[in-house]
Amino acid sequence: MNDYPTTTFHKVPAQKQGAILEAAIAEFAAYGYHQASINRLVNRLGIAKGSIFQYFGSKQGLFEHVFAQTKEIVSEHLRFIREHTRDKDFFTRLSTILISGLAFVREHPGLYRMYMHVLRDEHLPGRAAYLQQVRTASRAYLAGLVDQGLANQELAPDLSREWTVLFLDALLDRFFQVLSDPGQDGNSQDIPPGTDQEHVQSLIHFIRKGLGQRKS
Amino acid sequence: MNDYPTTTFHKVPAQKQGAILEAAIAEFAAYGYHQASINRLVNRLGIAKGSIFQYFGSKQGLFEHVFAQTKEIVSEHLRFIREHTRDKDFFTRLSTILISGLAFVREHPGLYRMYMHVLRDEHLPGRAAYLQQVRTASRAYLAGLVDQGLANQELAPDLSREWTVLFLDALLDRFFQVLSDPGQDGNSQDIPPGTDQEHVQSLIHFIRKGLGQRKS
DNA sequence: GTCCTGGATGACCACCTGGTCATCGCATGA
DNA sequence: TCATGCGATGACCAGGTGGTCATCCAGGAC
Repeated sequence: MNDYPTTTFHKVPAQKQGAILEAAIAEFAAYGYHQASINRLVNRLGIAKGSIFQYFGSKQGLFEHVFAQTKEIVSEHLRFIREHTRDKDFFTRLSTILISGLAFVREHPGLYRMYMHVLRDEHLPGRAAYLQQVRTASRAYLAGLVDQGLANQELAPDLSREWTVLFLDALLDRFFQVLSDPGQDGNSQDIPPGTDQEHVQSLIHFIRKGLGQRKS
Repeated sequence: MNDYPTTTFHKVPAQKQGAILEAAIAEFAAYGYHQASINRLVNRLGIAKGSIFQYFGSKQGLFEHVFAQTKEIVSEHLRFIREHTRDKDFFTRLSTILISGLAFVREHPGLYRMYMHVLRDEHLPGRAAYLQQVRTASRAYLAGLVDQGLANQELAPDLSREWTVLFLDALLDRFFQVLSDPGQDGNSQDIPPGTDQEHVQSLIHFIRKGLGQRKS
């Protein structure tokens, strides 16, 4: 059933394969699934429209391939971070995640934006499957962190595990969003100046201590 | 220049005006601006396509009218909350905002979803203007809250005002999103059971105290 | 040199979109 | 009873979409 991409596609030069993948990511990232245009894509690439359908069968087939490819990249990055912070404490790990995550979304901005669209576009064909994969990769990741933090008594057990994960997810999500392309995005004017390190410290501090006044 | 809606529209029965507004909100809420279809809208309403253009000139004109109308409803709600909590402390006010905000998004789910689309769709024609209005209504609102909390020394001045507002905005945003239509949304499976009151308490507690272990 | 074949090609298709406008029904006023 | 004109109407338009497929061409086999 799922016989795409065809063998024909695997025979084209790796360079052209890469160019197609890259352009497709850019197209989906810029416009989301529905507004993305195959015509625009092939014009930018300078190849025939028929080729895309020869390779991937349909627009959705193209998207599936692009998604699967990028999932590998992201998974590898997450695995790398996990390996390199396994024995650190909760907030150190979180800090590392933030710093390297920031570098990652800046290095792969299109990829990041494409995932945002998957998360938000409720009319994406086959959305449930994609969503589950993204969730598995990101939220389960946070859940593992939180569990370890609770087990090591680095976190106060005031909150349920689920809320903790949800709040962290919300904060990291927005944090990356705001810092990934500071420019003409809607949320960008009001971030204070400072280095990434300082920004991360602000977020970590908030997560650790909250906003409340502490009696002194 | 901005002569829409036409006088013709103001002459149609209020009931029909209401039906059009309601259906348009539902359409934009369900599909976002670009995927929203005038054909679908007029079929659902049982009126002629020409009428919509007679009244509003264009799709964008229709959207502008819908947005302006709903802005009134939202502004009034915010004003109401502000009046009724003016002399309370920061966390009490925040709690009230959360409880009544929850009721509001459940009472006007379409309206809430439409605003989400405005916030996220970067290809929305005239987006900057809409964005500024939404921001003014929501983020400036939070900024006022935070300023008062800092002035009254209810909040620890560890963080910059900007980060505080941003973090709060991110948390409230996700909180409403997750609790507004618990069901088949992507983020819904993992909310713990409990009443709204309990959920609000969880969020307030997190915002006040953070996650860190407190020495005892 | 002559086949043969895999695959690149782009004209073409049905469908849908936002938008237009000639037509006509109806309510009003004389 | 007729004339007027407002506004509801939907057939129609140009343009864009995802998708198809007859055509053609380059390169290998003999």
